[in-house]
Amino acid sequence: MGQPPTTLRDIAKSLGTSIGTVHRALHDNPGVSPETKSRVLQMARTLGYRPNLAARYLSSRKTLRISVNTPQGTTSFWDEVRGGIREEADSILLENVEIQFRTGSLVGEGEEEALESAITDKVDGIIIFPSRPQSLRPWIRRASRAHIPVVCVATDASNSGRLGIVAVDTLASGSIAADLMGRFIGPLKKSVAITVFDMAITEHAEKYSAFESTMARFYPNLQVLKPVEDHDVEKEAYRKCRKLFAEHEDLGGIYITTEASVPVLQAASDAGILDHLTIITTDLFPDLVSYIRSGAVVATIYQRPRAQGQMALRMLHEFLAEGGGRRSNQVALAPHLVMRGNLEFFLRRQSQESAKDKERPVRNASHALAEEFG
Amino acid sequence: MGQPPTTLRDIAKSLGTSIGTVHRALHDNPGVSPETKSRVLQMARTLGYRPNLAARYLSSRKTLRISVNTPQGTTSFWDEVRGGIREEADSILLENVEIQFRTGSLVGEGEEEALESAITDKVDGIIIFPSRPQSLRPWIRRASRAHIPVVCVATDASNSGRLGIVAVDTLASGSIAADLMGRFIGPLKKSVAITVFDMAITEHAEKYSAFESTMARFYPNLQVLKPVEDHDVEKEAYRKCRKLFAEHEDLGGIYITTEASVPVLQAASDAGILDHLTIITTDLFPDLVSYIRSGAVVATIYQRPRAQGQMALRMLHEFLAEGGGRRSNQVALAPHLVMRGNLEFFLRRQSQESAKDKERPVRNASHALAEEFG
DNA sequence: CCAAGTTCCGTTAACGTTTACGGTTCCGGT
DNA sequence: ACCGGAACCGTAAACGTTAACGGAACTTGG
Repeated sequence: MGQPPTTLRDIAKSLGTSIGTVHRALHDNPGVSPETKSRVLQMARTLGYRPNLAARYLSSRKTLRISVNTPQGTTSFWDEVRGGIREEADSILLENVEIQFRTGSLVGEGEEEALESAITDKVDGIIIFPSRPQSLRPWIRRASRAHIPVVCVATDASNSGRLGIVAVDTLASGSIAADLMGRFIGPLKKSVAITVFDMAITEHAEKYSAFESTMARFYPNLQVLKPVEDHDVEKEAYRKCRKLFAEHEDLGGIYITTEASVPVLQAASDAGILDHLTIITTDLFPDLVSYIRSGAVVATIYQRPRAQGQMALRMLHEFLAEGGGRRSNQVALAPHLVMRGNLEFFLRRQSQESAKDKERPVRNASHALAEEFG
Repeated sequence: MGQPPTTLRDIAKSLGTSIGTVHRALHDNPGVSPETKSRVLQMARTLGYRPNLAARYLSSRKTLRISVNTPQGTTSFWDEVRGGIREEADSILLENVEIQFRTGSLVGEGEEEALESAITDKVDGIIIFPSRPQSLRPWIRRASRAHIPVVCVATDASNSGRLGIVAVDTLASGSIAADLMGRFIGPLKKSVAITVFDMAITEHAEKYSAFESTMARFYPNLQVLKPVEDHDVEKEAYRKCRKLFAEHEDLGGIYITTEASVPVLQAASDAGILDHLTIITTDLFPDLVSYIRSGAVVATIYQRPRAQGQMALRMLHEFLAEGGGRRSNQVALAPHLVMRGNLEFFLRRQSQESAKDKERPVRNASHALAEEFG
């Protein structure tokens, strides 16, 4: 039920050459003539050669160095992403992964420098949050040319040569938010709002579009206003929302897709409409808990940062280990829905996981780099 | 930044003995005196020895044989569980896992025989759905005594010596169902119903309890009736629900936790109250789709069978590979919520995944056993 | 025509573990 | 005293890959 897998020796023998030559050919190392090389490649293909990773690791003993370039952020989102990455790194059987965290203190600040540092440091792979895809794109492209695979988390940098992307499905997020809000508000004729980081970011535009189209399709009584862009700046969010609330007296609900949800809630509270609004937020962090408990926030769309981190590292490691990777490089996670009812479940889980993060042994010598970026 | 890991040779040298003795001691193989054994174990501990899995696998080329004992089922649920297991098996770097499917044709039929077969076949690990925990418990205990780890999926067989359990969190499922239903129905005074497989099964009792307590806490206007037990028998479900609908004219909604949701929907339709009921179902399969699209089913709690399969195999493999396993053996997944809005996302994903299952190469020689159980 | 490269290729020693085999002791029975 | 056999232990060959070394053939410059 499956003959023994073909080895380098098999290829060498059936070609009348040596194991060293085969190895050089398969890794296009210098020292092998073009014709032998093609013969080796051909034979490897027909014999269905697949490298034995155990032997490779045992022999070369080199550890994969992976740089994780993410911002500190204003919530625990990125802490959880990093926790997921570390957890996944620990569970890799071959203990050959070393994670280097290049954590920037502010979103968008120092991203390019950190990425450059990773490239010049010749890491084997990079996980990055490209908060400004357009400015990062040339750097990612440069990494790809240096044969350093780059995996994006949370936001895509399309057309940059990046290896893959792990993010929450924007369509699923926006649509369920709309569907829930529509059901909650009921058949009244109202307007509903949405806040986004910036419509220039594909993901945010997609979320808006999904929200809007689902609303139009199932709840024509609700009219979606044009999005509020807050750039995760708390003051901006507060100011724009106060204005919005003042201008639209018929506002029935608001879907907050950004991290800066507390300022929006504060604005609603200050405007005296917190209890009249159906509010759906994004992600789950301590400041939100009391709003959910009290019912002011009816639901929050949890983007599963830990799962995003895990999948990103898995994708990268699989690519590096196999030298190619055969799976899809586009992971779209389904978001979780958190409400009053199941809130405790998620809180318990979060605290368990962050406890595990802290007690984690330093097996993989993953340590924050001395330098801080941003 | 981390000295080289200690090897068998290190232990042997610092003890003035040989590598073979150390190996025998660590695996309590015969041929080593009790005192040397304890000295070796002691030294291994102080040096912090951890076996090099790559070397182990390379040397002893033995493949792990894992038996997957699940029913065929009446929906695609178990197909997806099996798909997740195979997918995870394929993504294991060391390609040393062979999956044996012992699929029973009916739930609960032939489970014991299948488990016995796996044990006498001396597989290295077992993944099982214990539909009737009490009757399976002695068999699981027997497997444990034979040092065969057993992982339960979907339902726990507690106190049986099983290695671990992967299931959807019952509290999160029941609570979110209650919370949603409460919001959807609104402030009217109504009664709500729930169908379960059998209250004797812990998970189902827990789901009911979570549903009931969340409802009582947040929506005191809604009274939860005592559960309908249908044992996944379609006729039973239909009959009992018709009776329920006739007896409770003030019924506002029903939460169907079992696979037999279509008969319940049919009963509601035949009773002419399909449109007046807030219906929440469980899982996602073709027969449900049209009900969700039409809005008759407002939401369904998706138990992520694929993820359950993946996690179960991961847990088992980690245990087998490490010879111990250091992670928690209790995985409680958060269910996904599927509504009209995000339905298409899940359908697309399901079809992608089942397509991948079909085109899967037979790398791991995972084949259905000739014998069929049940 | 020889020294000095260059280009290609074969050989071999690792990597850490498992496993089979051989070699000591030491003991009880003839 | 000798043999048989435990009981304990050391040795060495695998497993498949990598990487360093060395050698052969062939080119070049003096």
